[in-house]
Amino acid sequence: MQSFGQRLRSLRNKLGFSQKDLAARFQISESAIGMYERDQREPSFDLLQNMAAFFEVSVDYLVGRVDDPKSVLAEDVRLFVDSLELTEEEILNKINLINIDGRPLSRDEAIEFIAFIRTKRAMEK
Amino acid sequence: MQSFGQRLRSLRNKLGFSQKDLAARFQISESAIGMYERDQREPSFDLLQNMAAFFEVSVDYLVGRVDDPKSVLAEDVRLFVDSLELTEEEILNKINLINIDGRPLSRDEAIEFIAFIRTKRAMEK
DNA sequence: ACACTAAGATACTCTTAGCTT
DNA sequence: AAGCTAAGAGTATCTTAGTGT
Repeated sequence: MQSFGQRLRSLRNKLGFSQKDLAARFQISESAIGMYERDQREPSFDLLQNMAAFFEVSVDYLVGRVDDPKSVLAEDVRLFVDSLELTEEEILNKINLINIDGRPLSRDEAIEFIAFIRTKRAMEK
Repeated sequence: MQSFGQRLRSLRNKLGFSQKDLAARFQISESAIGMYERDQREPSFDLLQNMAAFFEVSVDYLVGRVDDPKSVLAEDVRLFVDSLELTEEEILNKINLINIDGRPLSRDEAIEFIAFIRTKRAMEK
């Protein structure tokens, strides 16, 4: 599991940015960036969130709470999938987030999926 | 969109904890909790992550970056669902994260889900 | 160029104690 | 009891300037 500083440095290098470049982007000194990367300082929540937005990662990833940029917290996933069951309104709001074979899952497909699992389980009894 | 302080207060009240209770849990003063809740102070990243773990929420939610406790970042969800398509090994690793009707989705059910959607789409053509 | 270090000034955070409701 | 406020001590952070690679 990496630290905030390691994550920041890695994300910065991935963009080919110098500490100076990043400092200019966030309107702070180069030294501050270096301090963050060596885990000698921690930025404000506001700057933390700006960084997450800039690098397009979650704050959980940025602070080193999850290891893989492509992984998500188990709790988050559970809550998301649970939310699919609640109301059609909520499904409509979230449905465009899911892809299978690179194609978004439609509203109807999500509803059918849940029905499919429920039917399967009922038959098993 | 709520602030960190508002999130903290709401999560604490949901557990029926007093500021004193929470202070004892995190080994800090009651006053510090109050300061956080009024957005007059920000805790260290370490404490922030401890809080997220204790309340079982993401740091993104705790700092007010996402609005609904049941929602997650679109990017995270997309990446998660995409990962379901790759290999059976990955499915096995992630499958226990999903619940429907409070019951975990089995490995077979996940495979069937993907096949189900693919079959449906193939028939539509 | 780039990154790190030093040092002073500034600003923030923490606790204790007292106050309010 | 519960939460808020004040104030001082302690600590962290920020920038500039200088050093090293």
